[in-house]
Amino acid sequence: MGSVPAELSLDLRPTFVPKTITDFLSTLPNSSSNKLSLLNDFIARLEDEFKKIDAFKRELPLSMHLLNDAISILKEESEKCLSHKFQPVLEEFIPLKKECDEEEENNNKDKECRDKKNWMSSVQLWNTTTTTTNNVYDQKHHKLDNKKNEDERQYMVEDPFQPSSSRNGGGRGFLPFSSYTSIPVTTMVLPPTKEEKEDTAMNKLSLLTPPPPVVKILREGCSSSGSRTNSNRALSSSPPMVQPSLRTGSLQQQQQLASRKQRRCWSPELHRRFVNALQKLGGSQVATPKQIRELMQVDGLTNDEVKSHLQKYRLHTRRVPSSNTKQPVVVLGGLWMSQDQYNDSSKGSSSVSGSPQSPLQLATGSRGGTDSLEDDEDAKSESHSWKIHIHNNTGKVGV
DNA sequence: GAGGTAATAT
DNA sequence: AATATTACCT
Repeated sequence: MGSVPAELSLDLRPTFVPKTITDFLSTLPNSSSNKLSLLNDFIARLEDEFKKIDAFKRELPLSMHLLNDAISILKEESEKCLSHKFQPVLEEFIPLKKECDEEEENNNKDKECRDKKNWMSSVQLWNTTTTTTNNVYDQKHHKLDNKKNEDERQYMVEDPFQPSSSRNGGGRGFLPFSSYTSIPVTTMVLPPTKEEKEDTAMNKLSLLTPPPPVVKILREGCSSSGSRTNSNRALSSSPPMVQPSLRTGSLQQQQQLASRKQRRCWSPELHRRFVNALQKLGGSQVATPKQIRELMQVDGLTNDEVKSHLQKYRLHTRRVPSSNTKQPVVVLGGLWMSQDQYNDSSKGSSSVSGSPQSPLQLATGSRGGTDSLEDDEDAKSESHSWKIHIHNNTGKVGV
């Protein structure tokens, strides 16, 4: 993966033809008929490509540009040929099998052409921003490797369940995925069975820690930024003059990028672990952030983050039981509902040692009505009540 | 340093 | 409005 050659720079003026295209043109035979068909073939391919990318023009503006430019250049050339031959433009789109046009292409096109068939994979393009991030991260955290990947896949799968959290931030739809890993989005469907049967197998959860500010154009999303505190602090000390030429980044963004930590996104899975740990430790009132964090075994998770989450958790659990006037729990919103799934689907077993609780009873629930809440027993109800309970007789949430 | 809580930012 | 981060205190 060489660095992008200057030829690929985005100067798209007609005077500036990407070298590869130039090459392509120069390698064309002089016999005009042959040349024309080659040209047209190429153009057809490019246009084909163009159509496909069009769906993603918002994400791939530059690719669109490049492609567009290439097309016009080639068309120009083609017309020249035509005028020489005095032929009607009939063969504009004759599809010819061509052996190795793409090879001469510039990298960008090359990639796109190759993906013609399963062009969806080009979707990964929008990952590129974070890919770098991941690479950097990879170097740093190579330890967990396989296990980690598993877990990260988990994240990808679970993220969709947490739409509300990213909603304000700027849920760009696919952005969240990109932040996790470069694994193709197609991995989305994965068998819950493994997780279901064994928690211990994949006990170590890891969070990506992408510190480099330059790459973080997409700052919101659910990018799990583990960021050990120090690494982040280190960041803050570094001057904010990162790539001044980055046009997208409003100065504000870059500033905050440098100064403020990325928001930890508590994915359902993460929260599940949290609650799990909480229960093992005897409830939210007695568990300490450090304990919880250690129990959670989530790589990159900081004490502060746990502390913060715990604070919120306590707040919620305090609020919920007291108000049984109305539907107390549901108010707390869609964010936590997904936990339900994890509790019952993934493992009723590991959650609470002895007492399997049916979500249903809690749903209608409402305990005694007093504000009293005990740690040990309540811990369980806490975990249930915190997230909302939709009155589904099936006990499952549809999402 | 760790925990708890309030203030603040997103 | 909710959630996460940071600050401040013990």
